[in-house]
Parts: sequence; C-alpha cells; structure tokens
Amino acid sequence: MADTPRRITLNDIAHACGVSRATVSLVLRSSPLVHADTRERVEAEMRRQGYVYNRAAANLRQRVSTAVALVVNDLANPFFAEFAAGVDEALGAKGYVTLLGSSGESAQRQRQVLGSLMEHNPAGVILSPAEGSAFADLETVIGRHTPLLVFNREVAGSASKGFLYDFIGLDNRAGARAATELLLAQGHRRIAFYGGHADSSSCRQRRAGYREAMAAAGLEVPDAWMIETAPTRLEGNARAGLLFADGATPTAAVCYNDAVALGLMLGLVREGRQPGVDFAVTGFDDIPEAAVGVPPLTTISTDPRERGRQAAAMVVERAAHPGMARRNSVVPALLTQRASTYGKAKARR
Amino acid sequence: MADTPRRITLNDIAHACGVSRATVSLVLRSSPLVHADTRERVEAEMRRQGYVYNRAAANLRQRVSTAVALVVNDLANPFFAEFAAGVDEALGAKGYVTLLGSSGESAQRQRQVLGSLMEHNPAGVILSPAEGSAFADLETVIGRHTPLLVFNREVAGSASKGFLYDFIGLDNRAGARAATELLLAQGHRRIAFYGGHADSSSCRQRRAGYREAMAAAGLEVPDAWMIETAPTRLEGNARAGLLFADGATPTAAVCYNDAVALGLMLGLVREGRQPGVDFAVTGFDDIPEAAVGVPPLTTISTDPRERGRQAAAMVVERAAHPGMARRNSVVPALLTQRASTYGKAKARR
DNA sequence: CTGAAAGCGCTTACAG
DNA sequence: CTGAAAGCGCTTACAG
Repeated sequence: MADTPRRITLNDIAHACGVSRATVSLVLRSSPLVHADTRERVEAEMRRQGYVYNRAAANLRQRVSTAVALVVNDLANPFFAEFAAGVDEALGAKGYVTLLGSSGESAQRQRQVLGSLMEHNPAGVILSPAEGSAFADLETVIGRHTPLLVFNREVAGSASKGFLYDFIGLDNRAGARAATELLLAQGHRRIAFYGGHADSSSCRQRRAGYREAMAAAGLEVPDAWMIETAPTRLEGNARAGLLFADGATPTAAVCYNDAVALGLMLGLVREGRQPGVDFAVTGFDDIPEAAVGVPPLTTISTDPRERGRQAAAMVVERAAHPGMARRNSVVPALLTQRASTYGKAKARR
Repeated sequence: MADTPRRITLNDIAHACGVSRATVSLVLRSSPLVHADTRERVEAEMRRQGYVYNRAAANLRQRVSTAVALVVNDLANPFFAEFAAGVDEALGAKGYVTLLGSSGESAQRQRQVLGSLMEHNPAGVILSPAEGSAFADLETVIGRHTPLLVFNREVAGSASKGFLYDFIGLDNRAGARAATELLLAQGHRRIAFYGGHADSSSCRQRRAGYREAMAAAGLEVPDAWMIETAPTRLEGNARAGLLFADGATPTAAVCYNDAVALGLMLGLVREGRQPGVDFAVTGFDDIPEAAVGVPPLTTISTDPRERGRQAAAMVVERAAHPGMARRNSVVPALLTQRASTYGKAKARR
C-alpha cells in the first residue's frame, strides 16, 4: 500500500511456471493446443498471483475494440435512464463494456464528450443527439470508421455521401394520432396539445399526428390549444392555467410526454378540474410512474429499455458487418389505456 | 465502406510530414520543444487526414488509466440515475471516462460485471453495492491495486487487513431522527415508521434514528407501528391500510424513502385520510417528484447528484495518492420541510 | 505441444 | 529542435 506494486502480467506468470508467455496466452484463450497439465499449472499460478487480464493491451494488438460509447442527453430523465439500462444490459451480455457520456442537451458539450470517448477507440457509438446537433459536427468527431447509431431524434442537416448511420426512432406521429383518436372516440371535441418544445423533432412529429387526427375528424385547432413547455413535470404543472385562459376551454389534452402529463394532472386539481373525471389527459413514454399516477395515465408505450437492447444489438452487428445495408427502424408506439381518459358520457360537467 | 480502411496513426502523420513520430507525439502533447512551423505543419496534416488519438495505446505505454468503473444497482432508479449523472459529469470534467455497469441488486451479477470492467484497467472503482455483497468477493475481483469507493450501503463482512476503500454514505440515522423530531415538535405523538426492508443497512439505520427520537421524547413504539414494505411506490401504496388496523392508530408516519411516502399518500386518501391535513408524512431522498407531490412532501435531502460528484472527486484523488489516509464520509441529510407535515393545532379531526 | 520474434499505437530517455 | 531505439502487455504466425 505504501507504494503501488506493479500489476501482474503474462510475463510474471510465464516466468513463475517456466513456460513462454505465448503458452500462457494460449491458456487464457482456452486453446486446445496446450497440454492439460501445463494449463492446470498456469491457471493455478494465475489465481495465486491474482492475475487480471489486460484487455486494453490485447485489443491494441488485435486491432479490435470491446467498448461501445453511449451518449445521452440526460441520465436523470427516466426515459434515458431506462434506455441506458437496456443498452448496458445487452452490451454486457455480448462481452462489451459501456463508455458513458452525457451531453446535457448541449451540442457543444456533446462534441467534447464524443471526442473524448472516440479516443478510447469504441467499436461503435450510440447517440441520442442533443437538440441542435448537426451532421457536420458529428462526422468530423466520429469519423467514417466507427459505426454510429442515432436514437430517438433526428440530426439536423443531412449526412454527407458515404457517411452511413443506423437509426432507431419512435413512431411519434402514429403515437400521438392514436392518443388523439382515442379521445375523439370517447366523445371529446375540444382537445389541446400540451407541452414540449415546438422546435424539437419529436415534438413536431407528435404535433403532426395530433393535427392529422383532428383534421380527419373535421375539427379546427385554435392556436391557444397548442401550448409549449419545457418537457418536464415542473413546467407541465406550472402552465396548466394556460388551458383555461381562453373562452373555448378544452376537455382533454394530448401531452408531449408523461412528465408533462403527470405535472399537468396536479395542475388541473389546482385549477378545479379532476383528471380522469372532467378532464382527460394522455401522455407519451409509459415511464414507471405513469401506471401509479392519480389517476393512472393513459399513454403511449415506447419501452425505452427494450429500445436500448435493440440499439446495442444493432450497433454490435454493424461493427461486425460494416458492409450491411443501412437500417432505419421506426418503432410502433402502442396505446396503453388507463383511467386518465374517459368517455364523455361519464363526464360530470 | 466496402472494407474497413485502416485507422490513421501517428506514423501516417509523421510520414506525410517527413518528421519522426516522436516529433508528432510532442506536438500532440503540446510540448514547447517543437518548432512553431513544424507544429503548424503537423497539425494541419492531422486535420487533413482526420487523425484521432489512440488513448488506449498511450495509456498502455504510460502505465496509466483514464477510465473509472461505475457500478450501480439499477440505473432506472432515480436516486442512482442522479448519482450516475453526477459521477459522469465530474469524471468528464477531469478528463476521465466512465465505464458503466449495473448489478441489478444481484451479488453474482455484480461480480461478473466488476470482473469484466477490471479487465479494462480502470484507475478506480465506484460501487454502490448490491444487497448481500461481501468483502470476500470484492477483494478477489477488484484486487489491491485499484482504489475502491463504496457508496450508500455498507458491504457485509469486514475487509481484510490491507484492503482499504473509501466510503460515502448518508447519515441515515440523523436524517430519520430529524424527521421524527419535526413531527414531535409539531405535536404528533403517535408516529409510525413506514416502509423499507428491515434487513437492509439503510433501513436499520433510519429505524434507529426514529427510535432514538421517540425514546428521547419518552414515547413507546408498538410493534404495529413498524411496517415493512418493498421500497417502492407501489408497495407504499398497497400497505397503507396496515397503519389503521389497530386501535392506537398513528397520526403521522416517517417513511423509509420518498417512493414509499408518495405511494402512502395515495393510499391514505383511499383510507379516508388527507395527507398534510389530518395525517403527516415524511420521506427520504428528496427525489424530483417530492416537491411536486400533492401535497409537496417533507423529506430528507441527500442530493444524489452532488454525492456522485463527490464520489468521482474522491476516487480520482485516491488514484493519484494511494498512500492517503482512508476516507469515511457520512453526509449530513438535511430536512426539507413542505406541506405534507403540519402542526397538530391545524388538524381538523 | 512450446518458444523466439515481430508488432499493435503510442511515449520516453538518450543522442545528436 | 529532431531522430533512432526500446518498451507498455498482449497475440500471432512461424519454427521446432
């Protein structure tokens, strides 16, 4: 403890056993070439000395990598936390290790983080892009030799010819359309779209799905029903009053995501409405809290943990087969109906 | 794209510039030894060829590491997600990269994950131990050359002589005592301790703090007031009825954590009580949801993100100074008073 | 079945 | 100010 003792290496083991380090290397990789007795002796010596394999050195020699970089906007957001958990789980099962980074929604920070991770020579990159990140940046920092998987949001600009990346996204438009159609089927007519930053690609797509459903039902959407908020519970709560500022007050809201919806439900109580009884709310994501809200929240399930597993599988496969055709996976988002929506027949006011 | 082009190396740059690779290396490390013109030429060539530094190779040569392993129970738990975000943020700022792993509360999985991460030769390990993990395991897999920082929970058994590790924990006992004392000061006398697994170290400590405060006030605690649940919102909700099964029903509950407390508040409504009006509730952790609950939850703030930053700083410092004395940091847990607790004078029944 | 030698991409004394 | 050489801990043909 006084001074750091040198780490045990292959050489130490080989020396102690009186064999060459090539032999020890073969034992490590369980080659059938080495005699059972020799193997036994070498393995015993490794245990005795507490040898630990230096995979970085092996990877350098073999020109391979067993790490994958994962960059998300914000780990503290349950959606990304679930996604990261899924990525890590699936990568671990395949013998890869996860290099974590987070951008905090800043394109500049994302560049730095990616740059730092790239120096560790990952076999691939899984990126949930910060708002405002553009291909021009990504290409220079990631280069053309490392497979990139983009998750959840589209990247601004267009990739230059020859820069290929895979994509996993949610069917935001279809999800929001399904939520809106449920409310329409339940008899609601004055339906708002509540929350999200209008300039994010996911919010644009969800709004488009909502508008589609409204248009198909022949309904107009006053501007006052399109309410922008930060995509957080706090903001969803704070701006609830905006729904009732005007004359034509809605009886239902399709929310940008669950965080906003859960915040809104609290805000509704403050405004004298009872969610699930005289005001209907839908969310998006199906985070764990959605099922235990008061009332439980009707939402669109996107299963972020499963998306994480899928992303990990895709990037590992791509690393093994660089020539494979580009994949663009838009995952259907499923409606999960709970008590926060109700038929207007039940309405008490 | 058809076949993977070789990665650009120092050699390529040196060759193209007609200098030795030692010179290029010096440029990389911004040594003042190299002539400004040469530096310029080399840097231009790097940009031109899209060179990316191979830090793994450099680390191997220098016998250093710029990675830290982080193993948590469950990333999807907001408490650990915040912690991980703090760790990653602070490590990134110091030029380290985070190697992520999760144990899913299984000691066996934890062993595997740690083993795999150790092969990447981290400069240190930050571990929030799975329940049931013991020193015997940790020592063999982590070895004595890599600094270990244990967070949040104590590890079973005792470390063998010479195996040193740092510790950051929360002052569970003082936190629970403070919560109980607040309720006492507000005039409550029949106070239950609600939730948690009695055999986890954090629950034991919190219960001890609660008992201390009750004893100091000369109050008895019937067994029926010590209620065990899984530490989740769902269970906190489901078992609310147990508080009112007996004759001497409490008017307040100190809860094991926020998840349980938020669940309990919903359950109270079902039982015909109004949290913050005729029943007082306290939590532990101050997760983001606590502040926006109905009513907002009085709780003990532990600031997991700041704990993460602190853990990162400590492990990096330890890696630089192996001889430093062992650190055992028990973080004061601060009472944050909100509307879920109230003076009995205000009570309506 | 085992050993000697070269090399992965970098850095570091040591000469010049 | 720059170059030649050795070495980090491993693997991989190639001989024997």
